[in-house]
Amino acid sequence: MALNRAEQRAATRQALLAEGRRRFAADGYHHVVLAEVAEAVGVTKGAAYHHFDSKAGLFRAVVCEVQRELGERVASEADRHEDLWEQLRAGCRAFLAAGTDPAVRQILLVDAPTVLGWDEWRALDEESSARHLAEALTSLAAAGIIAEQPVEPLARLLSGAMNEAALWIARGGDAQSVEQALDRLLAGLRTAP
Amino acid sequence: MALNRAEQRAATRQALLAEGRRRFAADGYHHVVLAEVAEAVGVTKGAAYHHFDSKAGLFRAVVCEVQRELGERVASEADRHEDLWEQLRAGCRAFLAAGTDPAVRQILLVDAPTVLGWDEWRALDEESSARHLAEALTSLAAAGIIAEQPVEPLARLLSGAMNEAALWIARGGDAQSVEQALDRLLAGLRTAP
DNA sequence: ACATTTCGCATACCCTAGGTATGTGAACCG
DNA sequence: CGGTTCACATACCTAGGGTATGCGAAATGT
Repeated sequence: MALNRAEQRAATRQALLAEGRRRFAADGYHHVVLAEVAEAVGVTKGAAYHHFDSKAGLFRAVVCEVQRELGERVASEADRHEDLWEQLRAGCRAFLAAGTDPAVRQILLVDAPTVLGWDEWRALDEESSARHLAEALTSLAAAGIIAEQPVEPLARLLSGAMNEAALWIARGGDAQSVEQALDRLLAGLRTAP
Repeated sequence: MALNRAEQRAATRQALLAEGRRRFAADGYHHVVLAEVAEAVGVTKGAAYHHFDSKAGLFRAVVCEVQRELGERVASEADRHEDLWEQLRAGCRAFLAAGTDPAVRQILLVDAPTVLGWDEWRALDEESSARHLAEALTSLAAAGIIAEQPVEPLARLLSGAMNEAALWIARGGDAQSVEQALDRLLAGLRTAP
């Protein structure tokens, strides 16, 4: 298989991303040394800096990838339901389940806010999973299933709740009881039938 | 004012803590250089290592201090009310208000989880503010004001929600609307009267 | 087809900053 | 007043992120 330059470039970049992701997930950002990531892929540190402007740059790329996957997973789980309310619940459960994935846990929930800065992290979050949540809440409010209200603060609250809960589950907390507690919280938002 | 050795030691330690706190809050953990903290206090890096085993050690001490203060602030606000329900609401509002303090924001909410590791951070959190929340919920459940249920998962959810909300407010989100959204969430937990 | 340019990556180097090992002088203690 | 402790300074080590430059093969133009 003769690779032309574009293919070669893409292959190296992908390999660095994959290896970086593995290590960031397993060891945490600060314990990862860039030269070792490169070496494991069969290139040198120079190659890494040819593809990413810094260690944080590689991390950022990994974060985007993981975010995107997470958003898709959540959306696809939600879309398996017709009912708006069940869509919300399914999305939330999918998010919590995703928290057990070490890549999501360590990379997205623990390291990303510090490494990228909270502002940038939030912007990325907004593009993927957080936006879905806000949209779901908007639909529910429009349909009269929950009270009409500003959606953004509520979305932030729920997003934070689930981030924390996902970490708690990943660390050994009982997923069942979290889902139940979350269901109660959400149920409390419903307008009386 | 002639200081004896114990007093001198305490004074230096306090000065390092105070200066560290200022810088950690303003610049974030990674941008703070230990030697500069020491220099600003009028000692050298060696002194810092005489008092703390590492940069993370100084940070840990700062985190404990800030945590303790936060816990006290929340508890004292809550204790100004007789009604259990109002205690919960007051505590939550006090927590959200505290999030505007850069020390709380950057040190506790952004950096602490990564620097100390999520496990240790959670343990510290447990000792201070999180414990108060769990106790409040237990009391409310016992009094029949909210449904009888496992308290820990609910406490984690609410804690996460408020952490995130505090950050959001600190970054410019509207505090009023967050408080309203939180009130709705909490109100949904009440048993029908 | 051959000269020229591009570019993906390697090599070699710099420098910051966390951490350590050891020295020193003043406070303490018998 | 001699010895000990201890708070801190000085000097040094080292890892690792970042940079400057070189090289050889693929791409490109004539």
